[in-house]
Amino acid sequence: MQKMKNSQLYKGSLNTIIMKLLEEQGRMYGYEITQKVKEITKGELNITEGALYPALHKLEAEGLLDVEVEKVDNRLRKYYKLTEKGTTETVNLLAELEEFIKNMQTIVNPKLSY
Amino acid sequence: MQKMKNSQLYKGSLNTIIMKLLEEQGRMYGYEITQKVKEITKGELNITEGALYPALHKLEAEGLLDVEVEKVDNRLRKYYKLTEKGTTETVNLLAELEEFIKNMQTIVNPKLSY
DNA sequence: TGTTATGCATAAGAAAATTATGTATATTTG
DNA sequence: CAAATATACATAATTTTCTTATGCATAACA
Repeated sequence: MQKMKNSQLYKGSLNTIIMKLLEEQGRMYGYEITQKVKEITKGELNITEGALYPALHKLEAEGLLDVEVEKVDNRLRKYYKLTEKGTTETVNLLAELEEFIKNMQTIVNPKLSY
Repeated sequence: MQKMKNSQLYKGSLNTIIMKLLEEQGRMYGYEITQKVKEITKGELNITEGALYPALHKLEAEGLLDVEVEKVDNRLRKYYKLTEKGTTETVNLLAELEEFIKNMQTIVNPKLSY
């Protein structure tokens, strides 16, 4: 996972991003995820394959994602979707993300209480 | 750096936290930083020494922090403060944090535009 | 007087990412 | 039409960052 301007902050957020997108989109394949993130962040966040594919494999191994392989235009696609367990875990991850953001905002802007 | 509930999201945010606190407080010593963060986040984020001290040493080596050693109550304290270069870098880090939060919120809540 | 708090430090290992490859097909462009 | 780019997956080597586990030392508390 990489950001052109090289912000380290995205470290640790990849799973959350993947799970949230799958929750929203139903199912996606790897390359599609990279493009979607690039689009959403207007090119600011580029997920690298070296980070993405191992992450997808791990989430699958943990039983959080299911895979369906399809051939489109004679090319392979591996569609991922949340399992039931994955859906539950996504709720947790999103709650943690909110807490994280709240805490960071409190640190950065101690005057306001978020 | 650790969060009790084990959120990975804090990975990569330690430097930003350190720099921001130093910008705000003028100067701080290591232990003080861990306590301050614990206080601000109401115990949710506990910075471990194993993460903090190497991070401080690295920031110092990069010329972003200056150190002053003092003895208080017969115990050593190493006070850190931002160098000029460190102050400039802090501006960048905080801008990156804002971008990061904005992007994450867009991913998580695509309906709203933050 | 033993435990907790204060205060620093580092080493071993794990986790997650970057960087660099590799394979293969489809599409675009000069 | 040939070369470059886009699509689509994968993994290995290395680096970065953090956790976990120690270690030393003094002060305060129970």
